[in-house]
Amino acid sequence: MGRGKIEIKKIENATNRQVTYSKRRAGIMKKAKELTVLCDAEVSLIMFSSTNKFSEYCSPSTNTKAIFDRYQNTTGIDLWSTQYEKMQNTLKHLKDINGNLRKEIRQRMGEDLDGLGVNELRGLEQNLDEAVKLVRNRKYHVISTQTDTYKKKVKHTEEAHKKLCHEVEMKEEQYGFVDEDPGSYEGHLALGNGAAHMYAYRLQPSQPNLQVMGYGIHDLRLA
Amino acid sequence: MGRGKIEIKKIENATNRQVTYSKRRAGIMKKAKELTVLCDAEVSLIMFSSTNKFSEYCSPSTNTKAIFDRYQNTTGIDLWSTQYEKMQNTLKHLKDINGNLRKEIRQRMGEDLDGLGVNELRGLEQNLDEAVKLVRNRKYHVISTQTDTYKKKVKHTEEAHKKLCHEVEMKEEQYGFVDEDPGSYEGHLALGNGAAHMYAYRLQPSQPNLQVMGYGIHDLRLA
DNA sequence: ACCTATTCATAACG
DNA sequence: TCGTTATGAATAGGT
Repeated sequence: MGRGKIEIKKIENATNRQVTYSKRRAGIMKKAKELTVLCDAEVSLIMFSSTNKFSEYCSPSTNTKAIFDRYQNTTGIDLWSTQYEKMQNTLKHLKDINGNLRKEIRQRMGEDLDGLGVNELRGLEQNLDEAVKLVRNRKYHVISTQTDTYKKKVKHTEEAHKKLCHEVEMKEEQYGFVDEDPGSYEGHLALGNGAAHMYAYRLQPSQPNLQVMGYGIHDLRLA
Repeated sequence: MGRGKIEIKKIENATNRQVTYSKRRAGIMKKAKELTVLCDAEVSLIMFSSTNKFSEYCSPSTNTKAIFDRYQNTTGIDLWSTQYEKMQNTLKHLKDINGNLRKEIRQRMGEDLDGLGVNELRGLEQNLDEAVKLVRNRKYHVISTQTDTYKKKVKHTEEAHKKLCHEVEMKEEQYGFVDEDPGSYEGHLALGNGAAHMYAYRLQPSQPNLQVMGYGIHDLRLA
């Protein structure tokens, strides 16, 4: 469609080739636009000239990335899609594991026991019994450690108190001064005995560890 | 370029639109091929019809993925990493949740308690205590249900036995036949009492539920 | 860039 | 979907 018919083979003259590229690029883009409008199609057209000049057309209703994603879904080809499916599988596997872990936790809380037989229930019971013992021992250990710590604090405070009393006595002897309010130091001793509040536990809610331990707040929708 | 000039706007007649799509698709593909050959260009052309039919052309010297890679390098637009990173994040999140769930289970088994304070330990202890009670109750319930079932079986078997004995007596009276081995029916009764084996539990290993409940076999490398 | 002779693509129809 | 054909569009080559 020009002054003469041309053979479809590479145009050797570089200038000529560039001119033809420009003209035909415009032509094919127009065609792409027309196809988009006339036939309500989605089109992606990407071109690199022999001089590596880049041009593209993409239907206005979409974008190149969307076309690319759709291309992948449709063809199923290429490396990324493989990666993608692999990750999807891993994801699904993790979610499954997650569900199982949650179920185990629920069962360890005494819920969701309907599917278990006698042997399983007995095993779980024994396991929980062991766990209670371990937790209780640990608790006593922590409590006694804390108690020791507070005892030491009390001791230090008492010593400081005595030292202070002694200094005051020295001052009194030195200057003949008499303290009008000897009871004011009692506050220190009361504070030194602070470990007592550790035993004043409030009653826990029905599933206290979910809050106390920081679990139970994970986004359940993800798993 | 046809029997009449047409306006460039969506063809409302669906059949007509499909026909035009087919023809023009062939046309634009031919143009793309010619551009590729004449001008030594690299071209990627992807089309989806309004009926979602997919077609593509790609210069023979390359492939669609390479074109997209080049597209990304040239434009700087990232076609896949958004999706990829999103999935990576989801994966990481799931793994974290997984780790937390596992930790909670370990703590519910009396392990990994070092990070817990007295209040947390006390909460966990109470929770486990409750759980043991629930599991124990459930166990007793299952056992008693099973026992009832076996009792009924025993009853049925005994009745069948009596009936059989009665029939044998009738035959004996009728034909004067004497049974040489009256103890041979005891086997049925022994089987009917089969519920007894339910109580003969073997000792559980230190973490029996991992095997009995089907947990603990998840691929730990994933989480 | 523009022009135009010429070839090509395709709308309408069977 | 396929073939035909009149017609408008695209463009090769020249300026």
